[in-house]
Amino acid sequence: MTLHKTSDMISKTVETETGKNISQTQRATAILREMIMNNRLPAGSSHLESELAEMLDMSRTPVREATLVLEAQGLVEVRPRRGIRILPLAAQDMAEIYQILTELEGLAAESAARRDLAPDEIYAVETVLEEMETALESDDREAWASADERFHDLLVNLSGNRRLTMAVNAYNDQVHRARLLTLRLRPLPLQSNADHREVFEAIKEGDGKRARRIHTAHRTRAMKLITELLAQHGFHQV
Amino acid sequence: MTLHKTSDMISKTVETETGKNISQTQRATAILREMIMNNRLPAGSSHLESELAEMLDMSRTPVREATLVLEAQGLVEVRPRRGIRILPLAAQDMAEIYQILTELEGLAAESAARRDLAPDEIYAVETVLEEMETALESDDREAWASADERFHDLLVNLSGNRRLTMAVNAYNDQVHRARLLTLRLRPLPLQSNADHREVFEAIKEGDGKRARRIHTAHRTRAMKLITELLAQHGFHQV
DNA sequence: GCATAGAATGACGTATACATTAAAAAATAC
DNA sequence: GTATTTTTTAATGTATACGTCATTCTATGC
Repeated sequence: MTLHKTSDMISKTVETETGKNISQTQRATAILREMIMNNRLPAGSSHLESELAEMLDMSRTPVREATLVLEAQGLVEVRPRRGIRILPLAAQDMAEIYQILTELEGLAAESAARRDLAPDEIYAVETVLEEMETALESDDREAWASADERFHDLLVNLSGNRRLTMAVNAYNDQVHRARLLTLRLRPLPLQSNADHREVFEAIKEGDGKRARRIHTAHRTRAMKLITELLAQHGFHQV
Repeated sequence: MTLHKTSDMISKTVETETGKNISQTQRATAILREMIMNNRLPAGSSHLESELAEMLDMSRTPVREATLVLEAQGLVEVRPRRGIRILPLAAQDMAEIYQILTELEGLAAESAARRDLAPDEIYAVETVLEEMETALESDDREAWASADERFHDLLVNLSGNRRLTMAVNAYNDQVHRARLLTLRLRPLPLQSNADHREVFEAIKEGDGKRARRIHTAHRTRAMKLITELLAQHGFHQV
């Protein structure tokens, strides 16, 4: 009896831990964010609360809550009676976000260099760097982009500044669409890999200033490239 | 009959002095933020949705929405069934936020220097600088603090980067309590005024690097002062 | 035709109802 | 007395109801 109940409880606990207990609001937030970032909800489009609610098969309440969160994250704009608008990124927006990102990731690189990195942290970054190189060799741009994102994510994590990590992630989410779009348009990012290696070397050596300098240059170059590509290909908004 | 009751309830609809009708959600957000920043809702305290709803004389719905916004802004933490917790700032939090603020305001100063400032922008900053000096002469710390906030606000606005402005404002809101607290503990901020003048001079001259350098030094000094004061006076959390 | 007023529509903001479920309390076993 | 189970409580998450009001449509006057 007791055994039976105990095992019941355990299975229940496991279920809870696996995260089945997610609220509709959280589900709505996650799904909508995903759809925005992958352009399944196109930039510039507007959607009524009731549309989204029907699509997600829930009532308006959790949808409303989700849109508030996404609005705070800069992904949508809530315009009463005109729908929830997926914010498009114009050149100006890209410039604003990249300036901030460059700055914050520069700080992250410098902070990371000031810390003593744990072996597993170093290993994680090395692994991603290798993945990026492998991906480049086999001309697999999707894999490269995925590894690139993980590199930048690891980097800000190394800063040890939780708020910095969250802020950088939020801004990266905002420019995700633009990166996706230019992935096929740009030349193979050979320079990027070299930059990443160099930044990481500087971090391991504890040379914060150098890590920051290289990273800033890296990001600045990437921004220029992306904005030029978007302009060349007539994407005045993404 | 029902109509009568209904119209009574409707008359509760809020109007601001400007005569503009704002939503209950906006009202809740504004009032709660105000109360958090002024310590009328003390850091570390927890409050149930229903408490806040009763206090604000509205239903739980707009309160819930407000707390989501405030959570996204980093002012509270929503812990289901344990209440909405006003986030306290520990030394570590202050360090994280000030690092980010220093960085972002440094970027703002540099960006501002790169722009051509309009006469009214210059005038506005000059006015605030004078206010700060006047306040110092008459030892009016509250007035000084208020002008100081306006100076930093104007500064990021001069950057021309809207997102940067919003981000800096959000972080400043988070450390507002700590600044208030140390206002009476710290020596008269003579150096601050000199720093401000110097930063602004560099901006007017279009010397971005110098503006950034001075501003960064200014913020770094301020952070050190505040954290030391808090530690000295036994505030391990604010 | 054009402009304006009035009516119709329907999206939103808010209150409320209610099921769920975590936390607290009580009861039971050890 | 402590640990475990059961019961109770009540805070939350979500759906729903509904009044309001921005927007759209229609009708009327010119």
